[in-house]
Amino acid sequence: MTDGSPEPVRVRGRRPPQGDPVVDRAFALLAAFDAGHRSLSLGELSRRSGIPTSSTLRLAGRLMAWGALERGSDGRFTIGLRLWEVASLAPRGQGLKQVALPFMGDLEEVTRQHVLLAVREGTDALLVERLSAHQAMDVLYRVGGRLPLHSTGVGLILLAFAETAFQESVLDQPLVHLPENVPVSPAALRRTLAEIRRDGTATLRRRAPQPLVSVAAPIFGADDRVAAALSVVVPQENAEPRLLGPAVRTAARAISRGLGARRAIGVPPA
Amino acid sequence: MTDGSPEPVRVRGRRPPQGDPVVDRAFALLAAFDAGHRSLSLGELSRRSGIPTSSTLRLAGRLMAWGALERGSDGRFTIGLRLWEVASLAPRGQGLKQVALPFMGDLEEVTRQHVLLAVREGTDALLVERLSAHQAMDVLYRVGGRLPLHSTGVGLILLAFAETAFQESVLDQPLVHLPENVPVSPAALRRTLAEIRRDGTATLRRRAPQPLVSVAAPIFGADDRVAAALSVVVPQENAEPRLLGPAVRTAARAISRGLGARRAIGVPPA
DNA sequence: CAGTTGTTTTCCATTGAGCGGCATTGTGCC
DNA sequence: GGCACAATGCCGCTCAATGGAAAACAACTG
Repeated sequence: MTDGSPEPVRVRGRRPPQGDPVVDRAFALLAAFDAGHRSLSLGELSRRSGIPTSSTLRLAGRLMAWGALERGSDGRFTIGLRLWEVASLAPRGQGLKQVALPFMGDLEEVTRQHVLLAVREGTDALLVERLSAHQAMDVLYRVGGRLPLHSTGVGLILLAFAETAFQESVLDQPLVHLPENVPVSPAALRRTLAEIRRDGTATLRRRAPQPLVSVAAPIFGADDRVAAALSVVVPQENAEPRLLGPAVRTAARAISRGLGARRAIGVPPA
Repeated sequence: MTDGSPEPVRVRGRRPPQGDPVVDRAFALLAAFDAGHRSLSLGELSRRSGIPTSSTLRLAGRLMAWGALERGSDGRFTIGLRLWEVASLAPRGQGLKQVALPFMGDLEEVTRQHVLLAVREGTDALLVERLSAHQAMDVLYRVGGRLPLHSTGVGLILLAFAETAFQESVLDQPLVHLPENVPVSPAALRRTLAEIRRDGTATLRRRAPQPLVSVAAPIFGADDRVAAALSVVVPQENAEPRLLGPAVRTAARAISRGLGARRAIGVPPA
């Protein structure tokens, strides 16, 4: 590649004309990790974050000194436990989980299947906790993983009770159900959401990978707005939505009360 | 307080002669949060991190843009869910928990009390997960919280199987049992640790706040070194260490196998 | 409602901390 | 040994980060 373009002179030591702020870069390093890449070599880290190797090394060193990253004997980086420690103080993460867990346990004992707790983060639902009975069917999602809003029980709850402007922005985009890859009709979804708001429960049936029913209900926070969604996921055959709905709603209310909600659970909107 | 010292001239706009690197400051902001301070105002954040208000605001802004911090309608900062999301990728946190949870569940069902999973972080044990049966006695520690190495079951395991140099550094310090505040004899602790290494189980009795017994066992990682400790905590009266020991060790072995340990659990050190 | 006090936000002149290309060293692999 | 690639060490040049001052805002008080 013979240089034909007016390449900016790369003097040794010349500061790059444009570089993201240090803090952003540091967090870009953290963001380079995901479920499929829980450990990265220096080179991988550099490539995935788009930061030159030498800078990556320097920054990663800082992060290691603090404990945000750890480095194994093989030289590979992983997310550090110290980061996990402070992150466990996130009110919408561990804080929520702490309040919800006992009630989720009750629900698990009754249904003997999966119990999910999720909150909205950006345009996804984020799975905060999952309880799965031993004899439960195959697990679906990972704690800390993201779920689509429009094709999961918890997601539908979070979407139905989100601000109108946000709902519209979601409805404006082309949506498909996964994994069947069936397109979602905006009009149908709109009706579904209205229905969910009306009776405070979302029921979602799904055929693949196996026939299942998810029944979800909203959890209200201290500000009386929807803070999270609770759901049970059971195989289609032994589903009894008539029983599951009230059970999930009851547990969700108990959690709401634990979070300090008042108006929202006391007086249902007329 | 009239200024008597030769104060360095503080010219407006003068860059401070000494300031920690940006990255360290950013993480100092995160470190300002703890179990008793899950939400902080700008002023509190500034005071607790030792960073001037204006710099705190600027940095906090960056952290918020990324999602490491969130700010409520009341203007108070909290740890953000995005941070929790990446932190959930920590192999020694969520990763370990994921493998251990089913086996911990078995143990809980048998003992009907508390089951603890902890790893070593610095000079403390860090509680990665806790399962507590409904009828279990009062809870002790918080997930994400720290436990002393020398006066908890899991702590003793982690200490007994740590590198010798680290053990010595701990033994060199004056130690007391909490909450009784009884000093620990280094010689006695040394004997205890040797015993723990010999039979692969730690048994700790404690009188306050209520009589309880903790039985702990080591969990080995893929590198065949002790990666974590597992324990059950039961009230003194219905304690049957003869049964608990094998149960905990069995579960710990199962988890070790799940983590990829070979030598350590296959051939016990002669 | 003006006065007081405390907190949050904006503004900006200054400078050292962060920058990345390059050179060197380390580590397999054939 | 020879090659390819990953990791680390080095260094002079800048502009991003800096914190005090001041303004804006909020909450009480008499």
